[in-house]
Amino acid sequence: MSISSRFAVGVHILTLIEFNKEGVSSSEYIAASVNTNPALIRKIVGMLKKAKLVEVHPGIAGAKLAKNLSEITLLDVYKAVDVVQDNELFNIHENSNPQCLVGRNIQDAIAPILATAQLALEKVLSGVTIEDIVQDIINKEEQNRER
Amino acid sequence: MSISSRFAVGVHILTLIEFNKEGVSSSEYIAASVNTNPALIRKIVGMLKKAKLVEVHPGIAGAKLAKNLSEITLLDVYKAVDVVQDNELFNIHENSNPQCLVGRNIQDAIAPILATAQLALEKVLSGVTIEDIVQDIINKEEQNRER
DNA sequence: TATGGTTGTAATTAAAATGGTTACAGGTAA
DNA sequence: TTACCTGTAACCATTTTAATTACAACCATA
Ligand code: FES
Ligand code: FES
Repeated sequence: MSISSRFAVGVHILTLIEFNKEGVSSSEYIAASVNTNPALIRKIVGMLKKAKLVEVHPGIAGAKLAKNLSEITLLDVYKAVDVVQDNELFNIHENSNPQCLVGRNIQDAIAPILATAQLALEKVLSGVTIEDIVQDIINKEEQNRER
Repeated sequence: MSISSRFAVGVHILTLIEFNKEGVSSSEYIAASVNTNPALIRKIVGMLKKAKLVEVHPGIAGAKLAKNLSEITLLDVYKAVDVVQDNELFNIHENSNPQCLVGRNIQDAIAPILATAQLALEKVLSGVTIEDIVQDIINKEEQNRER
């Protein structure tokens, strides 16, 4: 399996809010851009809000970034949108037979390794900020314009 | 989402074959141990076979390791059992709006980052072999016996 | 205060992935 | 021949996921 697209959409949303910082980023506006349903956007924005990455208020249109661009890492988003619950990226086979030497120990044997692997992944995400993404998009757009 | 339990079961199977190397590791035997269905085991063993990690032959009972214990890494298993197809651990939001500055660039902006993250995860897995797991289980079992 | 527009959220539906199961063809060995 | 095994395809049940609908709560303003 693969990691929920909520993560990509989350990054997406934050980046869009930045580019549209002079305007009003309502759920409808964002939805049109992301090409999906406003309610879905509100759901994800709600998660970002709970993680204190954006500010939104009931009844008032528009979401704003709650932190500086350079202070929001992809790991923040990753955790905010709950791609993995209970921090368990890997599924461990649950019902192994306790009668069996391997069965009763395999879980404890691989768990720390998987945790380490997961941590390595998260560390990479923590090294990239939304600012990097924004800058990257600006660069890409310029390159396209030159052609 | 989280990574298929096939990965854990794969490690499971290889480890069990090692511990049972004097005996015959038929799909039924393994299934009883892993606590699941023989057909499911055959399916996963088939994947391990395709990756040249085990040797099995139609009609002949039992699977054997095709390589030395220390030459089988968890990454080998990870790839063998196809936890991620097309090497895409992350889902990128597909339908973003090309009319939008962010939409038409976001994908290319985050893809390399995600690839890097994925690579970091895989690197950890490549540093652990089945031999490590086997040894770990022996140690754990001894510790339990001491109590 | 009435109105129009917005967020927040619960409930529902639809689609996809996963794990598990059954069934059987084809192979091996005694 | 017989008994047993692997390899697969087909199928089903369950769970997840995304998407959608619907509506209550809220705010700003005329
Ligand atoms: S229960 Fe997994 S090998 Fe015994
Ligand atoms: S922000 Fe994703 S399509 Fe514009």
